[in-house]
Amino acid sequence: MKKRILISDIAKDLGISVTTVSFILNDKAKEKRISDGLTKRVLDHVKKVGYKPNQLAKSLRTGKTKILGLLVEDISNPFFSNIAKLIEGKAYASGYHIIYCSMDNDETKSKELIQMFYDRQIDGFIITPSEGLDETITQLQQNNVSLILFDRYLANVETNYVITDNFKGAYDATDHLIGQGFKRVGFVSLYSDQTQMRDRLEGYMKGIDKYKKQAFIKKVQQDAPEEERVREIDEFIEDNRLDAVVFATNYLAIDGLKAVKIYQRKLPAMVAFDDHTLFKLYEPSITVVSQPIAEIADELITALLGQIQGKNKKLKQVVLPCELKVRESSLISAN
Amino acid sequence: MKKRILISDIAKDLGISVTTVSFILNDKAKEKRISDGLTKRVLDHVKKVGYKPNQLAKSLRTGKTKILGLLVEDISNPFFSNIAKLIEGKAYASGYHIIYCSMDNDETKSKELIQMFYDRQIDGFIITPSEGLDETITQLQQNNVSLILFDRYLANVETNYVITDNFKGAYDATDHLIGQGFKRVGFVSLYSDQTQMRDRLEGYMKGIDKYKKQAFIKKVQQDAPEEERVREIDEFIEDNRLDAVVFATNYLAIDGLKAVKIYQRKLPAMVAFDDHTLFKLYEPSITVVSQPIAEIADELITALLGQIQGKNKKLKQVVLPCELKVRESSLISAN
DNA sequence: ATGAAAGCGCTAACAT
DNA sequence: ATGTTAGCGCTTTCAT
Repeated sequence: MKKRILISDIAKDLGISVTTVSFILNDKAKEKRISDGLTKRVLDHVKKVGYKPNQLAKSLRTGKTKILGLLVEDISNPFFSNIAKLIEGKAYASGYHIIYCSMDNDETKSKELIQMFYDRQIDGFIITPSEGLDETITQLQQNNVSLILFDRYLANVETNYVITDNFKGAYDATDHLIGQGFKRVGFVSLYSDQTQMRDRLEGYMKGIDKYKKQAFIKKVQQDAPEEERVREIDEFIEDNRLDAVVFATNYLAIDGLKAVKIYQRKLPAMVAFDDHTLFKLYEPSITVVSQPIAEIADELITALLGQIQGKNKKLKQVVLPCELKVRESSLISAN
Repeated sequence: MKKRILISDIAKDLGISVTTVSFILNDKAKEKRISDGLTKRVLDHVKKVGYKPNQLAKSLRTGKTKILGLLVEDISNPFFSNIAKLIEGKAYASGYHIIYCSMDNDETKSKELIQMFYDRQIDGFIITPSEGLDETITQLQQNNVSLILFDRYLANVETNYVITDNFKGAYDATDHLIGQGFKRVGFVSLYSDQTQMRDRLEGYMKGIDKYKKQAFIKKVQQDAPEEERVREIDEFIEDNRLDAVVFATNYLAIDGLKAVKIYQRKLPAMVAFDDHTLFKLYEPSITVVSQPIAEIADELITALLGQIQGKNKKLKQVVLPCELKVRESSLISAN
């Protein structure tokens, strides 16, 4: 970490021009037919003196920053922080850095953040879009920005995305519960038109319809105070005498568990979406529809880097399977 | 998001020089005694055409990137992801972006990551240092890099840091347990010489000594397979017939709960360090020593930005209080 | 096969 | 009070 060495220092040390050094450093030695001997000498010297090109200068010149933007709903939700950690690792391995933020499903904040990241000239975006972003995302695409969505997508904009089969996940959960013999199976979701929420609701409906059961659907306001959300969920379960509930997200399920604790209820049978440490250790352990985090991260980075490097021209729209992890909370014997 | 506008376009549009525009844009209008009228005209025009300075060019020129590096132990640990979210918010509010990574308490990885971030010329570092980083951190300081540590510090390097009173937190936890009447109170920690671990152990010892009790101390290897850690913790509790345990981190406590589940044990009385959704909802709810996340984030950003802007010259070493949140798991009546 | 030099967009010293 | 211009460190065209 001594005084910064410049490419011109390297050139001077070796008595050659900066051009040659630059070519060699950018893997153009072969192409420019620079002798192997010289190439090796330069590379050795660069390593010896620890020369590191100034990324800023490089970026200014090339227009590439080697920075990716990760814009998630909420980095403090373990589902997203776990994915973030995986993405980060893969990005670093490819020489990319990640700048990130939480958009909190807030349209205005989301737009501002996307604009900020765009102004930073990041090389690519990984986004969990909140609603109302159709135009913003379209504009990014028109400006030839590499981007990929995940967790949800925009129904009216053709983009790359990686999602999971939310419909089947919710269907499986519902089918599993009713198949066990539960009679009154409810569904707790959000006021949200996001695709993952819509698909989960539809999956639940299909499960309900398969058995010709009545649907019980409760939506809560994501930004309502916790106390209120918890109370509403409790009322929903009690008023309808539900014996089983499918929760559309992990934090809704957590709200449900809070309701049980606060109002001292008997826990209904339940399935949550997205795994969580809590669900594994809760007594009874909570059955979940688990999304394949590692595969999601993998597909995202692979697709985005491919796009940045101009490889995959065609749309990449990946739907990964969810897995129903049956634990104790959904078994009728345990009730 | 149209074709990029340059500062020279603004100058041309208004028939003035780029210098004047640059001065005005960098709040030097007053200092350079540029007329209010012109200043306003420029600002209005800039806003109207949506001109945004190219950060790269600006950074190359000034050497400032307006990027902060957040290097935590593990972004998927809710303690860190919650702090990360708060820091992120505050940083954006001041025009800074955050790039982050998880160092996983791995010395080699930590050094590489710090070097990568340094090469990126970020304006400041926020770091939870793993062991063996004394020299690396010292070098950063010698290179006049702004930095602040948190969660732990380096005993042999004088740096800014924000930590909590781990000693008192562990002491309070131990005192609370023994004060309730528990007889055999153990402590589960890591093989680690990090300051927060050392302080927590000492706090436990002081609590034990106060009552002239025997200490039971178990350290586990952080990178051991989960199964092994869980088994060791179980053996520790069983072999020593402990009726209460203080866990030095949230994930150790989670391992403890896993042990209870897997080996079907009666839960001993317990206190965990750092709060977690699980601890609030577990049955019984788990008593924790909680660190003031919002204050930590606040102090970190304030101190770091102050340092970057050349304000606080002297060392900023903040010790925040922990809070013992007594819940059910540590009450003797509940046992 | 290698070198000279322009230029990425901005800031700020210097000139007026 | 405002303009001219060098230069931040790199890549790449053009010339040899």
